Amino acid sequence: MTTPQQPAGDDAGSGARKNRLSREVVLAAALKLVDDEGLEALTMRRLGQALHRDPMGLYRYAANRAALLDGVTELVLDELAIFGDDPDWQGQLRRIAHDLRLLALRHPNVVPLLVTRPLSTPLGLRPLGTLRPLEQILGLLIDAGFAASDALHVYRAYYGFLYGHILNELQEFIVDPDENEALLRLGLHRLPSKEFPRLRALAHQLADYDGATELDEGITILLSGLSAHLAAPLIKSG
Amino acid sequence: MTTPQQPAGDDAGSGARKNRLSREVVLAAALKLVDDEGLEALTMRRLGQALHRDPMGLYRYAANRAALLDGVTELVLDELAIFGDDPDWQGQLRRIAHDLRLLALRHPNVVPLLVTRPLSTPLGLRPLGTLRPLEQILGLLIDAGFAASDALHVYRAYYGFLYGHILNELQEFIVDPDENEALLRLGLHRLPSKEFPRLRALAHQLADYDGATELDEGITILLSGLSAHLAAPLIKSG
DNA sequence: CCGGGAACGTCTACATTGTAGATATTAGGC
DNA sequence: GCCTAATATCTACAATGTAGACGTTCCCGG
Repeated sequence: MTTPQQPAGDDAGSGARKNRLSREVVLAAALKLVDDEGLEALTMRRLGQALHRDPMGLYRYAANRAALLDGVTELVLDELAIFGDDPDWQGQLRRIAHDLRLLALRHPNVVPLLVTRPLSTPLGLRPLGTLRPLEQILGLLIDAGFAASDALHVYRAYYGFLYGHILNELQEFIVDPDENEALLRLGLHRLPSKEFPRLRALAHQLADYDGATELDEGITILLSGLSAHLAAPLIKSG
Repeated sequence: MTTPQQPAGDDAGSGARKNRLSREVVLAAALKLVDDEGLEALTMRRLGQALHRDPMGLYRYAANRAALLDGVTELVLDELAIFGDDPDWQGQLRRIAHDLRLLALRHPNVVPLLVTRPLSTPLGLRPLGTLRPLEQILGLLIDAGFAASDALHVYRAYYGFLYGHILNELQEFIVDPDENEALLRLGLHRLPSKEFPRLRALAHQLADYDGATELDEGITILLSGLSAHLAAPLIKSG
């Protein structure tokens, strides 16, 4: 076997000199960097250093930094599994919502990319991994009996709410739940009480935010509303 | 001549030489720069040049570039008027939604800031202008009879959906509506038809997206769902 | 009128970034 | 062995944010 792949040792520690590089390896390293140290830590030089390679060599696997960012978002979105053939479309949508939420909590630093990267590329030209969820959910809905254009509307409302919720939750997310309330109170205390009476009064409720149930209730509302307004197939159980 | 800079004569070319600078002026110039040329055009040097000032002088009005970005988002959000004393809370929420949508369309390049900047600052420490809508909408809901904590839930669902919709719409937004369909078709044509049959079939519907009614219907669904689930005061007319 | 202090403005300098382009190194075919 | 093409690395450059030193202007109490 003279293939260039040499699984002598993974890049644990400082060894791992010269394994063959690949796009996947590069993107995985980039994602790790972002997860560990934030978006602005992802520079060509830092990434090259993490891979024990010359920074310039990375341009073979991503045309430029923007393409690298796109690659990272695609990689993260690939973690989301969608089963397009589930007849229980409501249950499926609910599960996907929770999965996406967990994914966002696993990679909070990537969320800005998730929501803003698509803004700079017209829909048809996005990385395929980004479009796959759209296609699969459309399939889910159409198979469930929605007209194609209605499926599009449902998808928009659904994903719109989903992304909005994720942004909301990450805004209120603070790492240490003990420190959370203290920090919040501290921060809120700064607000002039004349101008922000209700916000200050809500400090406690703000402190114990439960994203999962908040999301779930939102989805419930949305689904019931959709069913009513779109004359959808009301498959509730079997 | 003794001093190279003489304020006596107006600068040849672009006027407006030496008016006193202020935070508002700086932020307004920054916003204009972002609106005209995009986010990455907003550098200290470019901004200084737009104001005919030394870039370093700007640090008097914004501690650093991040603070400047925060200032821009605050400035944009200030364009949103909320009347906290309207008894028709549903109508008010609907109007705000449309206003925010129009605001986003007026400043598409600022939207990434709108949705990501709060992620880097804990709630209590944000610029006050950013928190004002929250406070006012809470007031609106509480005055309408919601319990404080329910008001918070409603706010979250509402703003979540709203931000999600804006992101959705801006993604599909292409400047020239004639070019729109062409570009879309072109882009979609690139997609492998085996993998993306429904997306490709929906090209036409994607092309004539109507954000306003899409948003309006979403709000309707949300409000009806909320009313049902939260035992809200069902003030429909007067 | 002045003269001193504070606010404001400008210049230079430096570390870091993305990336073009030249150069070195390696692999495979004869 | 050598020749060509791919691949890896180095050097270089323009642009960025921003610290720190230096000038200039303004105001206010004497």
